[in-house]
Amino acid sequence: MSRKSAASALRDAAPVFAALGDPMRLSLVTRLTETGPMSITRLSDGASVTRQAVTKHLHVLAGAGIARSRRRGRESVWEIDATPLRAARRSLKAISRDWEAALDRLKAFVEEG
Amino acid sequence: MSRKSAASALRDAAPVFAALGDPMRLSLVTRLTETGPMSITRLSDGASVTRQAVTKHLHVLAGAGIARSRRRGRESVWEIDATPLRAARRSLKAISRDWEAALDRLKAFVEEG
DNA sequence: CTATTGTGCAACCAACGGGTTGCGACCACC
DNA sequence: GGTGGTCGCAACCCGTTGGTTGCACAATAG
Repeated sequence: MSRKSAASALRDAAPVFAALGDPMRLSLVTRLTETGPMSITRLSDGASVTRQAVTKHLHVLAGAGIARSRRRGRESVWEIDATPLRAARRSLKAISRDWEAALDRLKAFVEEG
Repeated sequence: MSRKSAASALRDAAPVFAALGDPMRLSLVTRLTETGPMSITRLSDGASVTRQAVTKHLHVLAGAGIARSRRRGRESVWEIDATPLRAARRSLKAISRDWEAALDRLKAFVEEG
């Protein structure tokens, strides 16, 4: 199944939005996107919280499919998977489109009065 | 100030993502976008939770700038403001773009080895 | 082999979030 | 003016979450 209904796509988007909703996670995502794959301690160096907190956030991102890790030696390198982000972006686009359509219908209804 | 830095735009996007992160709120947004402005009780009729819960969710959406209410008689009518959604969509686009760029840099680095 | 570095796991804590109930106020309609 | 519908506010409950600390364990460095 390569195509989904708009409703199910939106249901899938909710966890992605929830994952991006935390400022710390959002900053992790931006650092990973701008600088590329990084280890946990490297990511925690700049952060204001513990390494463990960063680890938890990374797992939340992984749960939403936004990030994944791969073990290299003794460190685990994390990188971004942009696929769910693109899907979320499509959902936002669909919402905006529907809203414009609803506005048009409303306008027509008022004018025909 | 019509233009913002990418960083500050992303900071502003976090509350929007957080607001969209809840399935119930996301369904409220879709119902409002598809059907147009609606009162609270009308919105709660389809929902599986109390009117108060719906009210709370609506206020969360309002806090993120996604929804706003206007009093008409004894009922308060809620509608969507798509502006923050478009901003959030631009943020996602920027993230995807940066990630592609990082991938390109990484590829070049590996190949030049 | 030993020391150090990078992680993972578990327990624990405070705060927040989503939900409910109860009640009082307001507006409309007859 | 009473009655029913619509809402807001406040209190309360409890599960989740973001964060910390402590410790054990694997992998590199010396």
